[in-house]
Amino acid sequence: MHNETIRATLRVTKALADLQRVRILTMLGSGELCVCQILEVLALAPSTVSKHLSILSAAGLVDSRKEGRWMYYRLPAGTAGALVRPVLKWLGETLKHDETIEQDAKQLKAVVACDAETICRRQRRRGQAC
Amino acid sequence: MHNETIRATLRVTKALADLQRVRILTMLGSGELCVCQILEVLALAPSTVSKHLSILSAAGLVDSRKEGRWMYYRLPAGTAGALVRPVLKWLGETLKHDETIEQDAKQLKAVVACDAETICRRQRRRGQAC
DNA sequence: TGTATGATTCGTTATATGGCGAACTATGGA
DNA sequence: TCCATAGTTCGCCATATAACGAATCATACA
Repeated sequence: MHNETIRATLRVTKALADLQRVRILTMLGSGELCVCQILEVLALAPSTVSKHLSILSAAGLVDSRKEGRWMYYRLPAGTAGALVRPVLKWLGETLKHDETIEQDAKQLKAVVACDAETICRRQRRRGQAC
Repeated sequence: MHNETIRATLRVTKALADLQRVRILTMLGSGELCVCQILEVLALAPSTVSKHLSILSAAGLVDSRKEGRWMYYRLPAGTAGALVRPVLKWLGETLKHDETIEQDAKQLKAVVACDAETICRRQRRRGQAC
């Protein structure tokens, strides 16, 4: 196919051009996450988050793996991520001290901790603390 | 104002999420350009190009200077461009061998050469060669 | 002065995108 | 086998965005 390079590049830049997707990427900076964990922090509809993840995936900005009923997403490692690594690095550096990002990190920490055996989850609906 | 960091970052990523603006940035990689030169290569309406340039400018991805009737745009130098330099570098590296980008570079070369005293310009409308 | 030119701003239109809920798929456990 | 759960896909709607032409602004030159 023609012009694959610029098409691929624009898939990346378009994927980065959204607040929620940037939040997801920076969250993944601290390690692999399950969709439900991302969901908790973003507080969006599952379908919305799933769409964002598919866009990030198509751009090569995340890798995924299925384990039972759960889907885990992570930043791409090795040669697979070589193309986008510089951009992800820049993003991480740039947003290191951002307020929203810091708050996400804080909340994510709580979610990951509580989720030790993935017990809480949807039931938290109104129950709040896990 | 709150959350200026992520707002600024998204201005950058959104600015990069468009083919024409990416083309402009890579063209500027070879040096300062007049709007009319960019116009020649992109082959879009002047108002459209102007809008793209204002978006790039608001994102801090280009600097500009006025000289008589002409506006010159360039990639930001020094500390002003420090924030976005890594991204611009990545973009340049990534697209170095892209077909569209190479074709732009070729055409730009011709435009810059012909434009020695900015003679051609709009008159080329149908006249083709300058 | 007035006029031509380079560029921007404004208003409009068509398309792209983000969000949601409903329906569907796949997996694990009762 | 049936049901609950985790995600995804689909269809819809509201908003954002890219493109254009017309009008405007600013500068050089007659």
